Amino acid sequence: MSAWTTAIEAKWQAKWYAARINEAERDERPKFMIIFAYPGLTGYLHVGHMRGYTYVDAIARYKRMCGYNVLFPVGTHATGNGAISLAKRIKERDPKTIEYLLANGCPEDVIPHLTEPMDVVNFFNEVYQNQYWRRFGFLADWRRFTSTTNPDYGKFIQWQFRKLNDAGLLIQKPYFAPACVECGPVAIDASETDLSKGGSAETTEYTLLKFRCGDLFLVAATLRPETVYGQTNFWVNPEVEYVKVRRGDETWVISRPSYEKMSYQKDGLELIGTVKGSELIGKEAVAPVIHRPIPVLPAAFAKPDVGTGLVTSVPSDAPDDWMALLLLRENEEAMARYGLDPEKVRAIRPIPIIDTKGYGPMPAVEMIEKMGITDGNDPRLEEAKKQIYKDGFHTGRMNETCAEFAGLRVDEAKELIKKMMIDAGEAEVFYDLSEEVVCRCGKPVVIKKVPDQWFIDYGNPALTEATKAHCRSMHILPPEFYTNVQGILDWFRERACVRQGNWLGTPFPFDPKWIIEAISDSTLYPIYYTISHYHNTGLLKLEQMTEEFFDLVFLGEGTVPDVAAATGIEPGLLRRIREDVLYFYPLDINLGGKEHMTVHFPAFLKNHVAVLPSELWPRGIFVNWYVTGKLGKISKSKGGAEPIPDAAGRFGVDALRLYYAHIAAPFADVEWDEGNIESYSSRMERVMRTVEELKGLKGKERSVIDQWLISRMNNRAGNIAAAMDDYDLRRMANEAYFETLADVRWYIRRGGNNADTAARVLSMWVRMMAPITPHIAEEMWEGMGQKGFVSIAPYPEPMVDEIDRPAEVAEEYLADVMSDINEILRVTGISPKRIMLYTAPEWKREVHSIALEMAAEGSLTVPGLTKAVMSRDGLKRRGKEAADFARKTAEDLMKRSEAEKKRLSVKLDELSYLTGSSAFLSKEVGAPVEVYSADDDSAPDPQKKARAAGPRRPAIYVE
RNA sequence: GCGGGGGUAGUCAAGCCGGACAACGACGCGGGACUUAAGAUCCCGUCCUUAGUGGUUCGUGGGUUCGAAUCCCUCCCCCCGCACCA
Repeated sequence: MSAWTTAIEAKWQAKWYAARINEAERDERPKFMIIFAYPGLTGYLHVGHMRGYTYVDAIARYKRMCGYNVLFPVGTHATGNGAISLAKRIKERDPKTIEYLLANGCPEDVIPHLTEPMDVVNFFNEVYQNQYWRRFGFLADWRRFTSTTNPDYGKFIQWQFRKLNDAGLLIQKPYFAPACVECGPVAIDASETDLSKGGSAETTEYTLLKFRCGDLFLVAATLRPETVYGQTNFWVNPEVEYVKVRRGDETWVISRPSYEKMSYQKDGLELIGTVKGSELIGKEAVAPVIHRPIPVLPAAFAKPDVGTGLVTSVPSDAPDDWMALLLLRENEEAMARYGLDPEKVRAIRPIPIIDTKGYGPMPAVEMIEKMGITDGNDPRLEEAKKQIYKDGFHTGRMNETCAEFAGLRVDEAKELIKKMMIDAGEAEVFYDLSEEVVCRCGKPVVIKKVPDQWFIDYGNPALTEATKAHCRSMHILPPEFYTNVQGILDWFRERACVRQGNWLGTPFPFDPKWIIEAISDSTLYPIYYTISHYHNTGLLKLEQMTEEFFDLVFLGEGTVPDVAAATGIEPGLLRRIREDVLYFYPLDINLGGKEHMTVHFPAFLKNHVAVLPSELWPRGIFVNWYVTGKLGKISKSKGGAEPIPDAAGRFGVDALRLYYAHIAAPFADVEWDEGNIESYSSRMERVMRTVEELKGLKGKERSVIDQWLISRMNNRAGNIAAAMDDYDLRRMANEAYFETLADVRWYIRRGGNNADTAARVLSMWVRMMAPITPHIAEEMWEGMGQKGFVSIAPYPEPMVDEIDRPAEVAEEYLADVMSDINEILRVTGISPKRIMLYTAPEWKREVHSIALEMAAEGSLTVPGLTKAVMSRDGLKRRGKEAADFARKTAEDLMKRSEAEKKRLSVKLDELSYLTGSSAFLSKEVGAPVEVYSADDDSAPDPQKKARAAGPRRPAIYVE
């Protein structure tokens, strides 16, 4: 199988591309443009990535067969440091990296040539196109391929940023970002591409509180600025040597590590001396906001590398503070050592500041008592702190102690109090990382101030509203995302759009020391595909891609003669490009993985709305979920990490494509399991065998079953068309590979043998399959003697007048009867010698049809039906028997759905249908089947079973 | 914390704008046909019970309804995103 599939895959791909059916040129047909969000070039991809890409090709193929002029371009996203870091590791001959490359099929002799970032980019651009996308038979327009580090792409991005600037959406302000002290900006993310340690660290924002103490300022760092009204004392670690730092006119006391970190965030800090913690103890410091002197007391829990190493004490709400106070009170020796007055220490009382549901006025005091904590090193202190903070922050309100903030919710008060203190010069902000982060180079990563960072102002209210309004008219899948995108667009704020440091990408047009970062240069790009081939094929030169050129072709601004004169581009070419843009744009579908929901898609949407006229705004988004490994991420040890070309060779591309399309809804993760692909592979074999059987049918005679199959095929076509309105490939695959196969098998089993029927069905069936399993479909199409590619044949449309409801109902009826016979045989264990069927007597059918009529007009009730039945002489004669049957019929029918009632209303001559099918039934059950009417008094009926016969439910007697 | 998704029979997985549901389908398992045999293939079955009937099911506990896997509420348990990372 696999050798054969590999051969036909190569054969048809070569033919398609030679015939250029994958290339899109403007013509008279309606257009359809679809992309997948291009992948970041970070190395080899795995079989999971092919899921979304395959959806795109299958949808594109379907639309093409439906008569659309389909534009399906592809590209790659090389911006960032993925290629840089990979090249670096290859240069260093990092063993893991080399092993990874070899395992993915990288030729050994190529590796030495992958030591420069752009070599890596160029190499993987080839890998993605040839080993993944062409290997899967994608009908993408390869001429339009682009990559974000290409110079022409850069021209486009620079133009985009000029337009953003024109729209007033570029702003500049200070920003605090993680950076290696050596290498510059780094990204802190779990995959640790830039890091050797600390990928899960978070940036925390401390509020620095300044306490005047003589001519010094003791500077405490807090995460809870709203608690300043509850301050009772100040904590200093007596064992630590703090530093004195000049900050403007002030002299600050902070820990040495915090000074080092702070020096990356605040300008002009100057180290001017040191001071021992123990020297400060016993002094008083004036607390901010409350402006009261509070005593400076010793505490071992103040760590120099957390915050500033100095802590303000709020014992009412901070368990650490209350615990330390309790311990100090008892510690006569320490108080004596630091010359503290025990009376004064013991006089310190927590000050209630927050009313929290479920707590008294002093949660920390309460919590420590309740948990019975008596030791300052008890790990439960941390737990208590978290719990109190969580409850206080979300359910608490500031009490009357808190001046103008009294009554506010804690989460509101926090921001307000912080702002008030900063405005009053009593506080500043300081950022730190929640855990140690180390750069790949081995140096520490700190939060560094970037004074002149550029942002895209996605928070712009007019932009947000316009985008939200437009989204309501878009086709966004899944429906949950259609709803959620509204909230995401609100939440999507200003975003840093450039960075410095070791980074591939396009220089920022207004200041080339900056490089446009990865999210920001991948938002408007689908429109670039409408023109990229003009540069790729040499018709458009790099230097001709000027601002006026883009203004003209994308925005319709300026005139052709002016732009032609300014750029030297042929006026005819300019017009052609402009018309291409207007023809292919807007984008009909942008498909991307679920990771894009809160980052790429909102940026994609807002950039379109910001830069382009409304008629070019996108029409659809499709979000797909992942293929995962057994335990979360796909991995080599757990399976699934096998290279894409290897999987294609082993299972066959079409089996994989069918797997992606059918294994689950696109909006759920699936677990990679080779057994699944094997079963799709054998499904394809069954389909092909059945196709062969159909081709072998030579009969001329038409029977009910022919009508039935044609009717079914048209139903299938209708179902697929309906499914594909929502791009539901799974339903399409279900119809084409499961339902249709079952229908055809039933046809053959029923003795269907008509060459015309077979030919018609085959033609429809193979076309139905072409979008998902195109190679095998082409092979079958050719085998049927068809001319041309099935890939560009018209997709089957349902012919309504060929749908034969009675024929389908009759077959369902027959199948029901068979299943009843089988049930009886199974339950009784009888090996039948003969089987008798008795169809319902005339009078029961009459009752049934009266009931159906009443049901149709909504008047069916048990007494109603009984009355109607009794009003007919012929039925009334039967007395109780008729009344009982009427009751049963009415009860049964009332439980049925509308659709079911309709089905029962379809006329069916049971007796003749069963009689006509008795040979088939006999063959199936392995015993002669005789069919009688219950009205036939001469029929043999040893056990009087005929009495049980009902409409659509013949009585059965097995001998 | 904020925001989002999900829990369906042995496994995977449809259904989820209420009604054809004991619940599509696949895999697994059991039986039969075919075959010298195995495999493949084709049929039948696979919650309990049963001459084709009936009963109990869709994380938990309630509720709405003539009727709920599908709608509402409680609780329990999993998963994902949160920004310079594509």
